[in-house]
Order: sequence, then structure tokens, then C-alpha cells
Amino acid sequence: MDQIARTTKDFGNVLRQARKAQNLTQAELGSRAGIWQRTISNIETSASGAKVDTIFDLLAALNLELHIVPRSKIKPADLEDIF
Amino acid sequence: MDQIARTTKDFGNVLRQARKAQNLTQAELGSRAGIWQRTISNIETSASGAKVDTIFDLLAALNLELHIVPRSKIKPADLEDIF
DNA sequence: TTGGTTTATGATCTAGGAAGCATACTGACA
DNA sequence: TGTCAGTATGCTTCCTAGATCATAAACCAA
Repeated sequence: MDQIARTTKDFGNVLRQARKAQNLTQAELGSRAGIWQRTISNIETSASGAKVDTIFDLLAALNLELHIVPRSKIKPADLEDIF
Repeated sequence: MDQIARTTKDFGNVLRQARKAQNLTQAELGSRAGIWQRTISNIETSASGAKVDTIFDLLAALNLELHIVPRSKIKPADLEDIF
């Protein structure tokens, strides 16, 4: 379960994971965050490059926050591709 | 030096810090990331809600990545306002 | 305080995100 | 296999970020 994002694709995956971990449907999360189910679907599937405001609304609704940190040499999620 | 962001304002501040820590001007960072100085200024001052793609371009140019984590009860940067 | 560097900001134009509503698809389950 | 919850997606309208060029304002050092 990796919560590191370097691309919008990563980000969509992490958001979906987080949402499911909290047993929320896209619609539920949407009404919490004031965002449409349509939009959440787009973000999770990286069908569009979302706006940062939208992202922060989602993160708040999921009680998450962003930490901006130096890149580690290898992204943990990629380890399994190596070993 | 806090690298936690919950709002676009936080985010702008963190980005500015990170850029300065690497001794880059907005223009330099811009040419690295393929983004206009104008745009970076907007983002750092949160004059506009940027797009996620733009953010990831900037983070890559600064060799940073995002970690999505549960919110801590108190944002470290706010401690100084309390004590 | 002046000259040079860095950052902020005005204006226009285009591409595309989100709202809003509806519907199609998909997987699970009785 | 028919139903239903959940997710994907079509479409139009509105709004705005970013590109692009230009200039003003702020900062800093000599």
C-alpha cells in the first residue's frame, strides 16, 4: 500500500485506495467534499488533470494531508518490479 | 520548515521554500520544468488554483514527491501559534 | 540611491476541468 | 440470470489555468 505520488496516475490510485479504505463510494465522498461523482471518477482514473483545489477538497474529506519530501532513490512501490 | 500542505496556500509556500533552498529563480525553475515564470509566481502566491499536472512538473524539477498521509491532529507549523 | 536581478501583474487567447444531468456498463449476489 | 449498487462516460455550458508578450514593482548589492 503505497501512498507516494509522482504522477497524476499515482495520485488517482492513492485516492481510490484511501477512499475504499474508508468504505466510501465515489458518490458519498463526492457529497462530503462537494464534488461530483463524475469528477471523482475522472480523477481516480486520471482521465483528466484535475485542479489542485479539487484535490485538496478531496483530501480534506478523506482526512488526509500532503507531505512534500525529497524523492527517495527508489519509489517503494517499484521495489517489487525489481526483486 | 514545514513541508505539509492542506491548502493551495500551504502548497505555494512549500514550493517557494523548496525552490529557494535549491537556489533557483522562478525563471530557472520554470525553464527546467517547462513552465512559465508567470505561472510559478501565480502558484507560489496562490493567485490561482493550479492544475495537478503543473504541480507534478514542478515537483519533478525540484526532485520532490508527494506523500499522502492521514492528517496529524495538529499541523506542526501551527504549534508556534499555540505555544 | 542607482542599476541589475527577481518577482508580480495586466491583457488576450485557447484548451480543458468541473458542474449538472443522464445513461451505459460492470460486478456481486440472491 | 435478473436486479441493484457502484463506476464509467456522453454532452453542453461556464469558468479559469496556462501560454505568451510586456511592463511594473520590489529587492538587493555596490
